Amino acid sequence: MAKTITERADILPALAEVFRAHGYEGATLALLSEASGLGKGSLYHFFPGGKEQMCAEVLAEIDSWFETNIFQPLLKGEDPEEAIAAMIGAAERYFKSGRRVCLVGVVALGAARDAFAEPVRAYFKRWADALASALRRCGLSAATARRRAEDAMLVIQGALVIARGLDDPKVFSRAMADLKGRLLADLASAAPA
Amino acid sequence: MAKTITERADILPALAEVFRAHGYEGATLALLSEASGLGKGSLYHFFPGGKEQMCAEVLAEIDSWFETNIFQPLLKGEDPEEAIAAMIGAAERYFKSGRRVCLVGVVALGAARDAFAEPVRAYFKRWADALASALRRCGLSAATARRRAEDAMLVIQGALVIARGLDDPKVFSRAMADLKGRLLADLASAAPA
DNA sequence: GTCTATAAAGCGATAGAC
DNA sequence: GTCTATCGCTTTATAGAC
Repeated sequence: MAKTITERADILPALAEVFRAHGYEGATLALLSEASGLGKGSLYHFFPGGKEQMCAEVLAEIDSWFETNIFQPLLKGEDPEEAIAAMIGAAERYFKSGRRVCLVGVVALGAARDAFAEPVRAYFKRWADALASALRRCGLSAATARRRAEDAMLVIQGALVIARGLDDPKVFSRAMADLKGRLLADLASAAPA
Repeated sequence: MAKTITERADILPALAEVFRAHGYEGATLALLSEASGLGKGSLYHFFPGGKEQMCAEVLAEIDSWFETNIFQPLLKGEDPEEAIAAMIGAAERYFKSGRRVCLVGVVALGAARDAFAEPVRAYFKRWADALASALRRCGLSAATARRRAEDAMLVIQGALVIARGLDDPKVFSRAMADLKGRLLADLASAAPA
C-alpha cells in the first residue's frame, strides 16, 4: 500500500540535484517543484522557510552522508590507510566520476555563501580534519598530515571545476587516482611496514 | 574636458565584479546597472544582446588579460622559469590573494556553462598549455609537463573554492606558494644548472 | 498532504523622450 | 549616449479548496 505521506528523505535528493546543477540563485521553485514532483504548495508545506530552508536541509543531508560514509571511517576506521583508499573510491562514486559537481563548492563560490557560511565552512573543515586524523594515525606528523589533507581538499574541488570547465570528466578521475597515489606514497615513506 | 562617450573598457571591469560575486544567474540588471553607474537603457545601448552579451564580453576581456599577462610570458618569455614564478605572482595579485574568485570557474560550475562552454574551455586549456610549454622549455618531458600543468590548474581553482569555503584567504596564498615551490623543484631535478 | 489560484515583487528587455 | 517609464514574464510566497 502506497503511503500518502511524502518522506523528506525522498524529496531532498531531488532538490539537491537542482541546487547542484543551477546554483542557489538559479534553482527556481518551478525547477524544484518539477524535480521533486511536488507542487509549490506542497514544497512550502514541508519547507515553510522556502528556498533557503530547502537548501539548508539539503546541505545538512549532504553533511550527514559524508559524516557517515567518509568522515567516520577516516576518524575511527581500524585501518586508516584503507579508510583513505575508501575515501577516494567513495568520492569518485559520489561525484559520479566528475560528472556531478559539489554543491558545497558551488555555494561557497556564490553570493549565497554568506547565508550558509557555517555549514559550508564546517563541511570542508571536518573533511580536512578527518583526513588529517587518518594520516596521523598512519604515522605522519600533525603538521604534515594537516598540510596533506588541506592539499587533498584543493585537488578534489579543483578537479571538479576543471573537469566541468574542460567538459572532460576524466580529469577528475585522473586527479583522484593521482591523489590516492600521492597520499599512500606519503604513508609508505612515513611508516614503512 | 570629460568625454561624454562611455568607454567599454570602463564598464566591463564593473560588470565583471558583479558576475564574479553573484554568478551568472545572480547577476541582475539592477546590480549590473548600479555597479557600472549606467541605467538599463545605456547598458542595452552598449550590449544589445543583454546579459548574455555582457558576460561574454567580460569573459573575452578576462581571456585577453590572461593572454597578455600570463599566457604570452609563459609561451614566449626568454626565461621560462622566471615566467612561471611571475605567473604565480600575477595570479596572487589577480585573485587578490584569495579574496576574489575566478569568474571562469564560477561559470564552469553553473548552469550557464553550456552557453559559455567554448570560452570557458579555451581559458583553462590555453592556461594549461602555456604552462606546459614553459615547463617543457625548462627541460621536462612533454608528458610530465602536461601533467604538472593540469595539476597546477586544479590547485589554483581548488584553492579559490576552499579559501572562500573556509573564509580564509590565506589558504589560497599558501597554496600558491606551495605550487610555486613544487613547480620550481620539478625544474631543479629535471634541468640542474 | 496536495493542489490551483493568485498576490506582490523582481526579472530581462524595449520604447521613446531628451 | 543617457535616462525614465513601462511591458510582459517569472519569481517567491501565500491562501484556501479538496
